[in-house]
Amino acid sequence: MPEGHTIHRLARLHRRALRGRTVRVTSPQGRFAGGAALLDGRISTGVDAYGKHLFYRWSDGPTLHVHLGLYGKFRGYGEAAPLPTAGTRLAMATDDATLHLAGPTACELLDPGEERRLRTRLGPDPLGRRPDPAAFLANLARRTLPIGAALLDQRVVAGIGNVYRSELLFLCRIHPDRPARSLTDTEASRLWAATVAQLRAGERAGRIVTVDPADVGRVRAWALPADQRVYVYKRAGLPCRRCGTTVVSWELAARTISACPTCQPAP
DNA sequence: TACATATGATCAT
DNA sequence: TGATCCTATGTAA
Repeated sequence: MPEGHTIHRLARLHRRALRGRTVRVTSPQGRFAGGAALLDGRISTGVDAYGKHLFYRWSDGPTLHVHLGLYGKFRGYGEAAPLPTAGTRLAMATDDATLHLAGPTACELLDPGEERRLRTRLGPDPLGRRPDPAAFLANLARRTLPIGAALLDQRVVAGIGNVYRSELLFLCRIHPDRPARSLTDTEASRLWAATVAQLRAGERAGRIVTVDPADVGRVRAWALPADQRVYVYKRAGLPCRRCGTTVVSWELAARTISACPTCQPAP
């Protein structure tokens, strides 16, 4: 479930598990054997996240960069120590915790220059240490592509994925097809504010929950089944939770986007 | 058992 | 725009 909220949550958990400890690093699958051997036995100095990227730092030696991509998954922390499977690209273990990584898009070592290049091509991170709404507004003002496509472009804003783009535009009553630069400053500012608020809530809950409890008649909305925790994502053909209009979906930026035709007036 | 699908991103064309 | 990387899960058969 890797949008930005998941990545920041993992950074927090992994920091707690690893920082200050000697870490045994292996690659049961073998594809990261060289990197694992280089890191094995070093002391973790911390873990941090930017957008959907994770950075693991060590008392000395290169930084480990992980990007989960569509399939990548971490297992182990806070659960029973997992058995290494054939697909485990990376295993990190202390005396108290074991983390297994499978299926990542990126699991590699970066020198400082490579990390700098990576970070400079990313837009502002709503969950970053110094959130930068002005940069977000400027990035939108410069683009003619639809806002629904712009939100998936990590150079515009780092950390939003396919679920949040549909949900954020619904919450802000903005039609996905509107050109990014057609948003007023007020709309763009509210979109940024909603992004920060929603990703923070998602990080805290450990899952994407965008519905207002009042709209679903349940105070603990996070406890609802997945398809009831959102307004429009994957709800095409079902009634809008706010107005009852049938939710529609279409392809935008090679992914499926959903929207309510009434709550989000077409341009 | 097989298949469709998935919260991502890059590269070639 | 389409192919590709790669793993897990839910549903159909």
